[in-house]
Amino acid sequence: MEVKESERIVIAKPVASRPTCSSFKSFSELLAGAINASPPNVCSGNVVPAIRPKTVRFRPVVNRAPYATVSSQAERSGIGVSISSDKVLKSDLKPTVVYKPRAKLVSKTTASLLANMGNFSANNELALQSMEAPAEYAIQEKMITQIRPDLHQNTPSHTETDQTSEPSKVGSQNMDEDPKVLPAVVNSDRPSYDGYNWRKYGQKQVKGSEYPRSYYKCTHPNCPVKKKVERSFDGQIAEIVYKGEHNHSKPQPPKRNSSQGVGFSSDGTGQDANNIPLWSNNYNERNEGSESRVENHSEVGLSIPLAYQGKALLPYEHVMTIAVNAGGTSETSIGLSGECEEGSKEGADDESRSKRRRNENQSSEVGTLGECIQEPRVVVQSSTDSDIIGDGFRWRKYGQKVVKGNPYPRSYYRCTNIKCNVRKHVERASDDPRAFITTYEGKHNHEMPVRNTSHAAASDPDSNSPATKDKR
DNA sequence: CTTGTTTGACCAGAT
DNA sequence: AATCTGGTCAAACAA
Repeated sequence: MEVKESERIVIAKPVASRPTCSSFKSFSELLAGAINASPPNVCSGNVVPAIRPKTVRFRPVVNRAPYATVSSQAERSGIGVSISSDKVLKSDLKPTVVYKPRAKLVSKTTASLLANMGNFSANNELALQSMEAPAEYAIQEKMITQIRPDLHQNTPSHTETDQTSEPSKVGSQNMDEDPKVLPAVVNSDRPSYDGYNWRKYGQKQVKGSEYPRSYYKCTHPNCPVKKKVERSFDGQIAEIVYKGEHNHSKPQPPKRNSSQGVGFSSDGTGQDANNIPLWSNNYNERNEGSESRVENHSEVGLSIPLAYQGKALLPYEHVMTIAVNAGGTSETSIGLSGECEEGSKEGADDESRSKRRRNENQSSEVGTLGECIQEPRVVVQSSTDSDIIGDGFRWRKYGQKVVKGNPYPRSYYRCTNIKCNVRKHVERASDDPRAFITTYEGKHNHEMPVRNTSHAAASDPDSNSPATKDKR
């Protein structure tokens, strides 16, 4: 293709610019590192709020509309506005993008090898893998989930190639630790962990998109639902768009968790079994139909990663969304999800499938979803919320109210920092009480408090508030 | 043999 | 009308 030089430059492949942890390295290097067993997590751990990936998807539009959508619940105040400059830049760039390098896929075998090589990035994976979750925040018809590779930062491990190879393995690790997590996925192997089974029927490099887009159809007979998934180099899902409505219920997950019932914490959630990744599930259900779209700008710096580091977190992985404050100091965030995969291997499915799928996670959309909403940020957490979401700031509850449309009361919190006017409200998703939706208003004008552990939580009577959670 | 992925080709709508 | 682009098909493959 011909790309003009100038353009290229502009475009600057995002990849390069990824914000990374200090130790950003080349793919090969990373790989090597992985092999050595050094998980890059660290980076994530550091998570600096500041991380703002420059790389971004150049998606048109993404801006506001989508967000809005997402945040529908939240009233938007003027908040978030603080879109980071980055975004702006990005948007500017988009148009220019002409050249999309297309990574060549590596054969599966190769991929697998890589994957095996050390589980590299297993850790990362965690972070990375999120599930796709279609979130349905609003009831909007479309939701797109966008995940930014950046978040993962390093996980270069998967490059596009990943598509094929992917992390499956990685995921497995997690799984090992917490099978529950997987639950959500039930079919984890499948492209999506949204609880449904999907069959890939096409893949294409779409113009304007940095990543190849994969097309999936719900395998349920007569089900018209389709979804498009775009993955980043890292193999993370950059965007997921659902279309149509499922005319059937989610396939049963073989869940192993079933017995567990609630504990989401580790188990991930029973129901979730479906998907659960937090919000995703909820969303899915609602939206299943129509298209949904959620985007995430990844610019967000996720702080979350930290959390993931600990196993404990795993359970939470579900947290998918990430909000970013725009300018806010810390952005916050959250988490990504975890993955799930394998754990359950779908009992239901054939073995064969399972086998394949394992590898294939590739497609699984598991990636993380981060969702950043500029305006009011909405963060959905999985049930465990309290722990789950640690946005790093301290909050004081100042009210609670039942809002129309949701049987669960919404709790209002204010940042305890004196000068800070940031507020947030947290409520359980009507669909899934275990999932919490947090909407932030305003931007912190101070640094994230150093965490002393506990207190935050203490301050929040409701464990609901994710805020309390910190990074771990 | 079965099931699902890969991928180039084709089709249709948009520009 | 020509071209572009996204979405889908379907043969070839892989597991």
